[in-house]
Amino acid sequence: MLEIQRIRTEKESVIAGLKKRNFDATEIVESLITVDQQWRNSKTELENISAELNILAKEIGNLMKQGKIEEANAAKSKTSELKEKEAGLKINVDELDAQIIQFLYQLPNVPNEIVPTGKSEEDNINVLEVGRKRTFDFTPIPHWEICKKFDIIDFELGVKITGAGFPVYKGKGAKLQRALIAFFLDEAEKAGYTEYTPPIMVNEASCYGTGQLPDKEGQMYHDKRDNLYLIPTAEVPLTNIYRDVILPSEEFSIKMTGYTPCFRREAGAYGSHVRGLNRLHQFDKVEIVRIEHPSNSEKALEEMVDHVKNLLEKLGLHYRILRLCGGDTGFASALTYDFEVYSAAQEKWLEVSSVSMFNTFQSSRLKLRFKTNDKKTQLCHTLNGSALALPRIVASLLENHQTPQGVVIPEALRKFTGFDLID
RNA sequence: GGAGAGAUGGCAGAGCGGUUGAAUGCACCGGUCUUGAAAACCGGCGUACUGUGAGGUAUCGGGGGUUCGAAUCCCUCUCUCUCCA
Repeated sequence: MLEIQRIRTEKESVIAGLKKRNFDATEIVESLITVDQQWRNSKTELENISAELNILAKEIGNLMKQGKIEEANAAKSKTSELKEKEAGLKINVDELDAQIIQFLYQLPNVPNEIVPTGKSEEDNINVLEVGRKRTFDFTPIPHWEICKKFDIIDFELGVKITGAGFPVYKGKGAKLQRALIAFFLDEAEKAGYTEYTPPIMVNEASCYGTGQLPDKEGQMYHDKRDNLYLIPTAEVPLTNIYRDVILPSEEFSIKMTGYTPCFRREAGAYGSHVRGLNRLHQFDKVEIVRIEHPSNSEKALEEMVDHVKNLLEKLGLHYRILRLCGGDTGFASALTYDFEVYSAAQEKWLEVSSVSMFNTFQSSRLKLRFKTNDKKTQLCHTLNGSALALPRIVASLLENHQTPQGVVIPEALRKFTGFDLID
């Protein structure tokens, strides 16, 4: 969430920045400034009354000690009017407070300077394309047909056990999942990320911390009995490790990675684009998360992008990188790079990774800060990215590495799979 | 699911209605001393909001109540621990 102080002091730049998302923040920002002013006025008044009451209480205490009961009683009668006033003001202040939070929750993050203005994916900027589209001397088939042909992923069986979007991986299909997870984790470790295995259910406070609540309430599986949520991404438990933390110095660079299953209700998603592995309710993902000094976050983002590039290259996949435009950038993100792999059989680009920089948008909710050299506290920057999510990578591997003999496993994966061909 | 215990500053741990934002110890930071370090001694040391500032306010798991006054009493919720099933 944006900080109220920032809205007070940089109103114009916030409004201008949000315009890039095609988001007109004028009304909300103006309301915020008005309500915030009222809040501060009431709060000051309230505090003055509290101060008076505190003084009176101390005086009464002293009088009682000295045995001056009558004087003490006289002083007591003075407090009742003040107390009434205090109670009224407190209600007022609480209401204004709640209003401010409600307004702040509605404001998305201000995009970074280099984010292009735009409404939809058509306005995204293609910043890099590596490799070229593979040509086939036979007709390539989509991954869901490959899965059936080699009996490696069974979608119908998943429907029987759970429902649509919960596939069953089998034989070499299951082994491939395990191999990819191990490969991604090993690569992340080589890049200096510390591996975690976090819980895959989280409490409400954690969901608020990373912004899943209140924005994406309906997208998570929720166990109402215990008020726990199934995580939509490892970003949630990993980032929340640092909720309510003040790092002791300016010298830090926290790099975490973790493999978890991810659960998404995907309410509203339907149609042919959700076919096969393209969109699932449960999938596996290795996530990378970083907590950085504000002066280092842009460099960290670059490193994360390089890391994902390296993974895709080792897997021999043809990909492109998009800098998302304002309208396509996620609510909490200031700058996002999407990685897409071309699927020859489906004749379209598939998003396989999304790497984002959040600036202080998450840390302000998380209360994740560091001590500056002059002993002040300042919010950290957070970043995260998929490195990588499995389903679409599996789809890309199956489709792009298919041959009449079977699907060829990339060299880098073979030591994890133990086989080099799916047939 | 049942029974009990508990939640206080970075940690440990006092306080159980009034000069308590909170003893004490440890940790940490600064200083004295020392060739340097250790020890010893002196001083400092939570967070947040608000105010140009002195300061003010809030905060002892969350919320509510009693009281002139609550870390301390009452209610309630949450969480943790121990034992039993």
